Amino acid sequence: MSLERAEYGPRQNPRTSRVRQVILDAAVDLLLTHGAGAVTATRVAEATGVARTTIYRQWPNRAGLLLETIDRLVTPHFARPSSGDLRTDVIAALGDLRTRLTTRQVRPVLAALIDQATRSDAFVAVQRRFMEGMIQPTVDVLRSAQAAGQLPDTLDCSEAAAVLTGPLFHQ
Amino acid sequence: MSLERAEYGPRQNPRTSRVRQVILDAAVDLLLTHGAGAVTATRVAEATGVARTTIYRQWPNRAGLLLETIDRLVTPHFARPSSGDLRTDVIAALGDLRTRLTTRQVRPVLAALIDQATRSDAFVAVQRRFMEGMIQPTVDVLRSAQAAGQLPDTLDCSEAAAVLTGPLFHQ
DNA sequence: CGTGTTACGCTACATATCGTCGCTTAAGCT
DNA sequence: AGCTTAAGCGACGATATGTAGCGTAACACG
Repeated sequence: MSLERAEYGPRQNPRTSRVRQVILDAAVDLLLTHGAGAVTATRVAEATGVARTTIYRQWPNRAGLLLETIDRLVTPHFARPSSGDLRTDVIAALGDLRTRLTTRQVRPVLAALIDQATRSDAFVAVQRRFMEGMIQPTVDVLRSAQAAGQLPDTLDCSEAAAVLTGPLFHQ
Repeated sequence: MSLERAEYGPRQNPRTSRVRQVILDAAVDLLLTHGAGAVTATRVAEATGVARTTIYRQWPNRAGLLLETIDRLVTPHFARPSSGDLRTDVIAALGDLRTRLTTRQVRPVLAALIDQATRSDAFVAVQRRFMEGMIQPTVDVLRSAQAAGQLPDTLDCSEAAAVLTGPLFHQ
C-alpha cells in the first residue's frame, strides 16, 4: 500500500499547503514529545483545530502521516568547514553527531523507524536517509582526507565511518 | 504507574501459572513476528483462547504485558570457553553477537525498548539489561585478558567493548 | 469582478481496541 | 466435601480508525 497521496506537482491550493503545514507541525510536536504512538489523526486534529477528515483527505492512513512527519525531521546535514587537520575534523564530526544523538529529538524518530521499517518499504527508504544523514559528515571528512593523501586509497570510508560512529549509538 | 502486578511469592495457583505461560508464549510470538504494536490483549486472547479479562487480571495494562514479554527474551548469556588467545576470543565474541543481532530478531525488541524507555523507568531497566547482555561476552573476554596481563590495567573494558561492538549495531 | 471548481468543516457511521465491572462457574486447596 | 480463588463471559464507556455525504468558504480563471 502506498503511504503517500500527495502529488508533488507545482499546483497546489495555497490553503491546502497551509493546512498541511499546520498538520505536520503538530505531528512533529506530538512525535517528539509523546512518541510515534501519539501521532494520530484524532490527536493532531485536537491540537490544530483542523478537521479529522481533512487529515485523511491528505494522507491515506496513520502510517502515511507518520512517514511524512518523520521525513520532515530528516534534514540534510550542513558540513563544517574543514580545518585541514584530519584528527581535528574527525573529532569535530563525531562531536556533532554526539550532540545530535543526545538531543531528545532522535529517540522517538529512531524508535519509529526501527519499528516501521520491518514492515514498510517506504520507511526503509527514510531510515536509510536518516542513517546516512547521521554518518555522512564523518564519511565526508574521511573522503577529503583520502583525497589529500592523508589516508590510503584502499580504505572504505563508509565502513570506517561506521566503525567510528558505531560506539556513539550505544548512547 | 507500576507495570507489574504479579507477586513473585512462591505460591501461585498452577492453573494461573499455566495460563500465564500460554499468554506470554503467544505474546513473544506476536512481538517477534508482528512487532510490539501487535502485543495486545485482544490479539493474545484470540491466539490463545484465553479470555481477554484474564490478561488484564494478570497485567495492569498493555505496557505491563509487553514489559514482561520482552523481559522473557532478555536471557542471560552463556560465556564461551576461553581459547587463551585474546584475538581469537574477541573475534568469537563479536561473531556470537553478530549472530544474535541477525538471527534472534532483535529488531522488534530494540524498537519497543527505545520507544517505551522514553516514558517508563521499568523499560529503562530492561533496556539496560538487554544491552548489557549483548556486550557482556565481549567485556568478559577483555577482562580476562586484562587479568592475564595481555591488556593494560588502565583500559576501561566496558568502554572498549562499546567501541568494538558499536559498529555491529549499524546492521 | 463574477462564476465555477476545489477542498475544508461538520456530522454520522461501522469497526476495533483499551481498560473496567459484575456475575457465574470451575479448578484447586485444606 | 466444602471453601476460596481465579478463569470465562458479557457488557460498558472511552478512544482510534477509516469512510461517506453535505453545506460552505476559499480559491482559480476568464
